[in-house]
Amino acid sequence: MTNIKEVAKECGVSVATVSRVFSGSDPVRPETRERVLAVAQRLGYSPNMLARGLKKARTQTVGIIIPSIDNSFYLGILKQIEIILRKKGYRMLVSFLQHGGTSERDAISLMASSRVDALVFTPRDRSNADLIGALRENTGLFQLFTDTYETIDSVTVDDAGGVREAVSLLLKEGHRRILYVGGDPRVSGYYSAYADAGLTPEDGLVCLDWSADEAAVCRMIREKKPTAVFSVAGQSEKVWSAFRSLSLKVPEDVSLIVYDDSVWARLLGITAVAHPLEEIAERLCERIFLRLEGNETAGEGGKITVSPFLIRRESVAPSASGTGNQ
Amino acid sequence: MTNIKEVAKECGVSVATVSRVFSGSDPVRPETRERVLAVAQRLGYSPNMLARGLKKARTQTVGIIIPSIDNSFYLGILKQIEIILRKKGYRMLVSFLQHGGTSERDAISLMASSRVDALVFTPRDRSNADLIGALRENTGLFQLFTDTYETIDSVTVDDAGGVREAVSLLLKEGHRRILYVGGDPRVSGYYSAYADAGLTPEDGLVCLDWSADEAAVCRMIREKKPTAVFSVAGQSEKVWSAFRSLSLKVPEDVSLIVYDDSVWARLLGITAVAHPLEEIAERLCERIFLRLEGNETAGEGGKITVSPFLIRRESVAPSASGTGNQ
DNA sequence: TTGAAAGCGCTAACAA
DNA sequence: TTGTTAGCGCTTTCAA
Repeated sequence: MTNIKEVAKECGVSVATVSRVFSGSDPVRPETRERVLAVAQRLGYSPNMLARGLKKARTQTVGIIIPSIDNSFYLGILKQIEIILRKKGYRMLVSFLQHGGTSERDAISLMASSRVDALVFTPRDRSNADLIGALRENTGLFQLFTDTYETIDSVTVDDAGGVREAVSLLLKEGHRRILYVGGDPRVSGYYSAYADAGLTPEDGLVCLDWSADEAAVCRMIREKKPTAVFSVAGQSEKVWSAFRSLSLKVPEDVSLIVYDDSVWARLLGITAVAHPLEEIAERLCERIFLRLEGNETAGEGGKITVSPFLIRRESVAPSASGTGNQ
Repeated sequence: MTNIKEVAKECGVSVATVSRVFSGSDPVRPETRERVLAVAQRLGYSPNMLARGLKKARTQTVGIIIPSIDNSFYLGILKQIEIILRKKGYRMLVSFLQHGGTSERDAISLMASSRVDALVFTPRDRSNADLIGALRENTGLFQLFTDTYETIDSVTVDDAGGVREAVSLLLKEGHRRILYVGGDPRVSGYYSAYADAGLTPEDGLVCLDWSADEAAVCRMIREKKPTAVFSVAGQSEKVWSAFRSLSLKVPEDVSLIVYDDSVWARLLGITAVAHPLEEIAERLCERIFLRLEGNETAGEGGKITVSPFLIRRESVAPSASGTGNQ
C-alpha cells in the first residue's frame, strides 16, 4: 500500500509536508497542497491510522461493549452513537458479550490493547475493577444504562420512574390487580405508584423471576386474575403469548403496558414506556467529546439520567370491575 | 501506559523475549515466560495493537458497513459475526450508513485508513469501484446480501426462491388474487410461482413502489380485494396496519405471508420466510478466515447463496372463494 | 533460548 | 512555508 514517503517522493516534497496536508496541523502553501492531494489521489494513498495512532497516542476510536441481553433497542442506540461519532471523525469498535461466550473481561482487554480513546460499557458488577482502574488514566470511561462504578461517568434511564408512571396510569383507570412481570430494580416504581394512590398491591402480583416462561405466566394469570399487566422487555413477549393461549383480548379482557417500546408493540397498538434513544446517544457522545477534546479530566456532571416516556396506544381500558374495591 | 520496554527492564530480559511471550512466535523458556507474564500482569501491561499492526501490516480487524435499510435482522447478524470473529481473535469495526448522512465512500475510506484485514459491505452500486479496486490487493473483500461486483466474494440469500416458495403455498391453498407488496428483484419469484402452477396473476396485483404508504396499501386492498397478501420486510408493517384500519382479520378475511421473520411476526402468528442468520454469519466468516489465514488468494467458491426457509404459523387459510376460478 | 537493532508509517520538534 | 530527523511500541531477522 502506498505510504507517505512515496507520495512525498512522487511530489518532490518532504514527508512532513504531506503529513501536514493530511493532518491539517500546519499551513501548507495552497499550490503545494493541491499537488500533494492530486498525487495522493492518483496513487490511492490513504493515511495509515495505525502509524498515526502510535505516534499520537490517540486512535480516534471509541469502543463499545454490548451486554448479552438482547434488547433490540440496544442495537438502535449502537447505530445512533456510531453516526454521531463518525461525524466527529471517530471510529467505533464493538464487542458483543454472549452468555457462556466472550466475557466482559476479554472484551475490556481487547479494547485496552486496541487503545480506544473512550470505552462505553454496561458493567453488571465490579468484577473487572482492576482492568478498569488501569484504563481510567488514559481512556474515557462511560457506563451506559447502569451506574455500577460510582466514580465513572454514566448515562442511565430512570426506569423506576417510568414504571411508576405506567402503573399510575393503570391505577387511575381503576385497575387494582395489576400483575408485574419483570426485573428487580425497576419494581420499586410499581410499589411507588400504589403508594402514591394510597393503595397496597395484593400479594402474589409481582413476578421478578426472569426465567419465568409462558406457562408460568399463564398460571399466574389464571390464579390471580389480574385486570391489567405491566411487563418488562424480554418478558412482554411471553405475556402476549400467554394472552393468546388463554384467549384473553386486549384491552377488553385485560389491559397491558409494556416497558421498552418495540416494533411489535407499535403494530399491536400496545401502550408502552419508551426510551429516548436519540437523547441518550446525544448526551453520551456529548460527554465523550468533552472528555476527549475538552480540557476536562474527569467527572463533574458526569452522571446523567434521562426519563423514559409513555406512548399511549390502545391496550389500556378502564377496569370493568369498578374503580374502587377489588 | 506500560510498554514492552518497561516490562523487559523490570524483568531483566530483552524486549524481544517479552514480545515472544505475548505473540507466541518463538519458544521461550517456561520459567522466563512465567516471570514475564507475572511482571506484565503486575504492571498492567497490555500489548499495543497499533504498534503490532504497524509492524505486521495486519490489524486483526474486520470492518463492516451496514446500509441504511433498517432491517432489524441486519443487527442480529452483526452480533453473530462479531462473536465468531472474536473467537478467532479478530476485532470488528462498524460503520452505519445513513440516508443523507455518511456516504458509503466515506465509510470505505475510513476502513481503508484503519487498515482492516477484511471488509464486509453491501454495495448498492459500483460507484466506489475505484476505492474498492485499490483495496482488493491487501484487503479481503466480501459482499453481504448482494452481488454487485462480479469479481468479489459474496454471501447472498436466494430471495426469489423464498418468494416463490411462499407464493406457491398460497396458490396451493387456493388463493388466486395474491397481492405482492415489495421490491423489484424478488418479484420474479412471484411470477415463477404462478407459472409453476400454470396460472397468470391478474393485473394490478403487484406493488413495487417502496414509497407506498399505508393509505396506498389500503387503496390497493379495497380495489383488488386480494384473498392473500405477500409482503416484504419494510412493507409488512404497513400491510398489517392497513388490515387493522380496514378491520380485516387474518387469516379469516385475508391470508398473509411476510418476507423476513421478526419478533412481531412470531408474536402475531404470521407465517414468514426467514433468513438463516447463523448460517449466513458462519459461511461468511469461514470465507473470511480462509482468505486471511489460508493460502488462498481470491475467489474459488467465493459466491455463496443460502436459502431462506418458510416458518408456518397461523396466518394462512384456504381461500374461501374456492380452489379453482377467481 | 535469548539479545541487539533495524524499521513499519507517521508526527512534531527544531532548523532553515 | 518547508525539510530533517528522532522516535511512538512493536516484530523479526541475524548473531550469540
